Amino acid sequence: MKLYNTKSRSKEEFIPLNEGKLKLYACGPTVYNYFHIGNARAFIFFDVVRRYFEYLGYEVTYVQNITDIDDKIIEQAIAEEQPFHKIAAKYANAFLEDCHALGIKKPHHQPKATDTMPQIIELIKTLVDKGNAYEVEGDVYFDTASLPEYGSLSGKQIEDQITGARVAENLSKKHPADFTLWKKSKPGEPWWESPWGNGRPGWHTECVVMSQHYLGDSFDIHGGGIDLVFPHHENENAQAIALTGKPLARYWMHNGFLNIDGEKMSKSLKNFFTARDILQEYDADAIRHFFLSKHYRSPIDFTRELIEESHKAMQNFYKAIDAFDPKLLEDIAGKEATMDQAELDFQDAMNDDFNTAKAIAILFDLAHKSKKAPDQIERGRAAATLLRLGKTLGFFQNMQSRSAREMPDLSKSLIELILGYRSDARQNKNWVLSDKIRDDLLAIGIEIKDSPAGTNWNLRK
RNA sequence: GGCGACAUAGCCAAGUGGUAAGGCAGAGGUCUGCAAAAUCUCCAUCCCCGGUUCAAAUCCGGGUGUCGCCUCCA
Repeated sequence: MKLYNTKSRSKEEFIPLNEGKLKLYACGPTVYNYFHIGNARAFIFFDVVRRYFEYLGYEVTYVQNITDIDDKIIEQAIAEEQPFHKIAAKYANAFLEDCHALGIKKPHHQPKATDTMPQIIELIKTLVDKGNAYEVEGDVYFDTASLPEYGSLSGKQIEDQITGARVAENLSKKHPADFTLWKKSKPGEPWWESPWGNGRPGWHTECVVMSQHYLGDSFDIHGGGIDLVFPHHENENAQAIALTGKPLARYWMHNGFLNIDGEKMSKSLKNFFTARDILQEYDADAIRHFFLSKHYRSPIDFTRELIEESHKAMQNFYKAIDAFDPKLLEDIAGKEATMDQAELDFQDAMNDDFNTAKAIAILFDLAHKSKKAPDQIERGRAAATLLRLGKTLGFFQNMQSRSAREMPDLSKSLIELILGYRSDARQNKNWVLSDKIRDDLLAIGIEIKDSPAGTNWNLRK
């Protein structure tokens, strides 16, 4: 298993801290709005990381934070004229719903920042005591100069970035790179009591506390979007090193950005889509296929055409699997003693820093084989393998609901009845009527396929 | 100013030294009352220039172009 580690900027062999176990932390949302399609990429990708390690037999502990206190939440609370905690709760629930709709498996722990306030304050206190942080009139800053390793994750030289960078002037900081650990509350803002007066945590602190609480001082993989490398993860790591002398995580994985029609997504460009919006139009499999068809570290361009292509591509998988009885496939999958070559190839692809694009190509080979192999056993095996491997990418979670054979019996009987009438019409060469029946059924989502052996039908989309 | 990524067929996209996976679209054949579906077949020499090598999309140097981070951001 090779992973690209942002810290070393190279692929490294993955060696877990404890054999057979994976401790994984990926940054979750700040709940001030519905999350957007770019966030979805990160959530889906780390869901695949988790699923694949589980497939490999690892005992995975996956933790994802929900940051529910922050400047943006306060702004949104003012905009919606609601208390901040109601806004946070609203969007935290929406986050959980949308993740579920995207087929993202629930992390083992999803702690909230406001539930860990005592630990956050404790962490800041320790940093102050150790001389890595200082207070200025109710604000507490991390002293970046106190830590020689500062900048080692993102590869930044502190001095370099000051010239020409858009660093806001803040005269109370000792150094422009110093960041806020605790922020004094202004009148009307939410606050918690602390040794430095009433205030709230700065960004970066909550992730350190929550990740270490569930995973230990230093864990295996820390993930998030590429934009989090600096400052967020650099600052998290700085706190961890100052606290324990050890880096927060051994491997840092970052997914690339999503652009809309070649441009960065932003509200001002009016090319901002929430995952919720996109889920209205496309199914989760299509969205997932779209993301996984490109390597996770590359930037990806979002267009509707591409999602539609992905949807069509996924249809091939469904057709391949639908050709077999689900119970038969489960039987085959359960009895499988030896892995076939396709599965080994799939693992090779995934073991090479999650080459999901290549892995998907192998699924297509399996779909092909499920139709073309010389004997029925071979074909069934290919379909069963396709189903099983596809699931490690999070595909096929909605199979049942869209499969014709899962419909209530009455609906099925009615369709068979109608098809019987159409068959009569065709016998009488009443093409006008038979075509009308076909078109009308299609209009309500039932697609007909005539074949010499009879008429088949299935649900479309 | 500092740091980084990318450039492969109409579109998307794998491929890090041995003569280009896969998907979508397209073309043609079979099948069909028609259509859809199914099925078979076809469709690139890898941004430019130079270098290393028996051999490069793949390594090195130089261009050109696109994008991102350094401020909240997945």
